[in-house]
Amino acid sequence: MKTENHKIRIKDIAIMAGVSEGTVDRVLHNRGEVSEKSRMAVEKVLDEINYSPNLLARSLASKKHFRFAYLIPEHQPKDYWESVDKGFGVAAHDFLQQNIHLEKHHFNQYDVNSFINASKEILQSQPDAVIIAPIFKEETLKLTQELNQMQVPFSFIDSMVEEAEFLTYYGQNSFQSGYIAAKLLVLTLSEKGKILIIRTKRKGAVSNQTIARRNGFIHFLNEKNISGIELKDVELSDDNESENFEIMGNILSENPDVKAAITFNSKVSRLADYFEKMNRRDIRLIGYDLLEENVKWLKKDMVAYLLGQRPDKQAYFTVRDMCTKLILKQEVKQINYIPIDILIKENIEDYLQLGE
Amino acid sequence: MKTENHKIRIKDIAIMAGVSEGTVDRVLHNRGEVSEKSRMAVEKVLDEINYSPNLLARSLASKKHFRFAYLIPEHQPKDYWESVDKGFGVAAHDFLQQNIHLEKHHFNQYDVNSFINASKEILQSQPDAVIIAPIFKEETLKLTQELNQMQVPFSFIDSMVEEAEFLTYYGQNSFQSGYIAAKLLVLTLSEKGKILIIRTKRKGAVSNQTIARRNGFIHFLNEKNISGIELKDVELSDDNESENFEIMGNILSENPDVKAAITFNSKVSRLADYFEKMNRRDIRLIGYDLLEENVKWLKKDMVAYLLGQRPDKQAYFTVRDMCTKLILKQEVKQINYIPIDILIKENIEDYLQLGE
DNA sequence: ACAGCTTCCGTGTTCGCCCACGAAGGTACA
DNA sequence: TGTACCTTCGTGGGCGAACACGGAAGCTGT
Repeated sequence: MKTENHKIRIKDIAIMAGVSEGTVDRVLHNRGEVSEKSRMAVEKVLDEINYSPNLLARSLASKKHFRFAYLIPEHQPKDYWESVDKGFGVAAHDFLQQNIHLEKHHFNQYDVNSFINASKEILQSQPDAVIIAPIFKEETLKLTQELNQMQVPFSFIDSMVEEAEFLTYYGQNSFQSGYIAAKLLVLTLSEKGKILIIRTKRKGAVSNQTIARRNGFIHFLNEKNISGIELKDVELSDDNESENFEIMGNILSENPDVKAAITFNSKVSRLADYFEKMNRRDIRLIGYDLLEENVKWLKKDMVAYLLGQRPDKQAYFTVRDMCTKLILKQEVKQINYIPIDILIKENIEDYLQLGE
Repeated sequence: MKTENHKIRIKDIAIMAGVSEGTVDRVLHNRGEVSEKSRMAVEKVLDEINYSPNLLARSLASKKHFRFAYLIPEHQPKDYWESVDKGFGVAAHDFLQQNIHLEKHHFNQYDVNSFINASKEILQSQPDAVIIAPIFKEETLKLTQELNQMQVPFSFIDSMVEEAEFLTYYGQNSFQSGYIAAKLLVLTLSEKGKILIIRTKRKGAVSNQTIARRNGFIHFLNEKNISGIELKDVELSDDNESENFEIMGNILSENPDVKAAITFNSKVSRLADYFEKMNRRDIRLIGYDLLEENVKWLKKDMVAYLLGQRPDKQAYFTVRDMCTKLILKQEVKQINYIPIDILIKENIEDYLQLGE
């Protein structure tokens, strides 16, 4: 199919343009010291043929090292941010050969000051690019302004701050996933009844993601004008398990018509645990994020659906796009949503297997 | 975090072991001509450190060209096999720099002889590896026997022939996806009624995939002992649209309690078309494969669910694994199922966007 | 003792690209 | 005319790995 016998090298271009390899190189990277005449000659050849450099040779020869800093919340052993970090780990490994080094910075997501401190660290370390999980909006803006001044490009993951001129954003379409949750839940409820919406009291502010999910959920119900379904909010504490258990017990005895429950954070495993102990397998549960604990309950059929959005991919793709922009100088798509994966007991296994 | 200041090169190993680079190279590729003594010395160093070769340098230097042949059914513009072929296309592009060349061979899936001919072509071309869609079992076995004799490794995609010693298999878990289809359908049917199972008369044999899907579907219903749901088989012709339309019309008027319909091949768009014309949006439709036409109906809410298993990934991963086995000499997993993606109107968009 | 062989191993070249160095040629001014 | 300096551009030495080549030992037989 292909007519090219061999790939065109810099050397070939040099011969065609009647100059030396060095000159072609200078034109390609337009770093001057080339006369108008020979620049034209080289560019003419480049226009005619379709040169694409051998990336292997390039990054082998290039002494240039890129340092990308990334800033995410510090995480407990099995939570959401660990998956994100894992994605960075994979990217670090994959792009190591291309002279990319990732430097991790983290902060406490309940403490603005830790974010500010981490920002300072990053600015001091003078990275070539930065990837930010902008949990704190104002402080993120301060950071990005400094980065702009230093001409350091940056990307967002998880959520975005629209006012800043970011390179890319990868994240969840949280509203949409709430909408889907509602659809799945309503479609599969055979009888009318109550749906519990579980919230967790947290130390810090309520997360944007869970609010958006909740909005999407409510939006579906309003839009479709679903009748006969009543929502009931329940607030649990973050740590007091026995108290929570008691609260849930009371709720269920006061509301015998509870048919389902949803939690917009990633703690659905907790509900599954309570309901199993209470022997209430009839309550349909839907939750978010593929934490090990959640998957366990999905496999046990205590959780009907899990919605996931491969958080590791956010990280990986962001790093990848940073490379294509900085190294290949190609354009990348600015706003990207990771697809919402619908997981049930029957497809979770293969999903987890194919880790890539 | 990392202690290694610089990556270890062959040169470093040579110095540590007190031999020359050439000797290290010979040990690494164990192609002999090394004395026991210096082999031991090198291997001792290799044990202590953790050497991983610079893949860039390797494939840059390597003059070895690999030719992989792949054998799949010839395809019409928008059908299932086109996606598979696209996966090969992407792989061809990605691995070109590693001196991998993909050579396509195809056959008519309704004509055994074309398969036999293509097999001969492949054997003549003496490829370094072969990837086969084993539509015809017996003939595949003949081909693989020859390949075994020639010491040419091979992999299967789409389906597998267990008797052959294949390197990898990537495919769908068709039974499971039928099972899932049943679950989704039954869960979301509020009333009892009939489910139509649509089959298409084809020239050749019935495809293994559709049979397995059907079995999975039936299995769910039996296992869960679902009552009040009745199945009704319908057979349509492959090409006669007007006749099909008439048949469906009759079926629907004879069976007023039809609540849903499923087709185990990828032609659900046809049903959607009929039902829309008949103004029967109430019938819940579920189908397979993300063909453009199917996606269109999903977005229009005429199809409730599409089950997909990224066929392009089968191709891509197979090529990738072939490389890791042949070039990196690392082990690969033999049997791999692409996860079953559950697509609905609300998550299809992001899913298609993130093509990779 | 020497040709002829095998076994073992170091050296040098290559892949395509990057970049430092310095040479060649031109201009300006003492 | 010489020197100082600038622009322009060719050359060569890397990057890390693969592999061909041929040299140095060691062994055999005559």
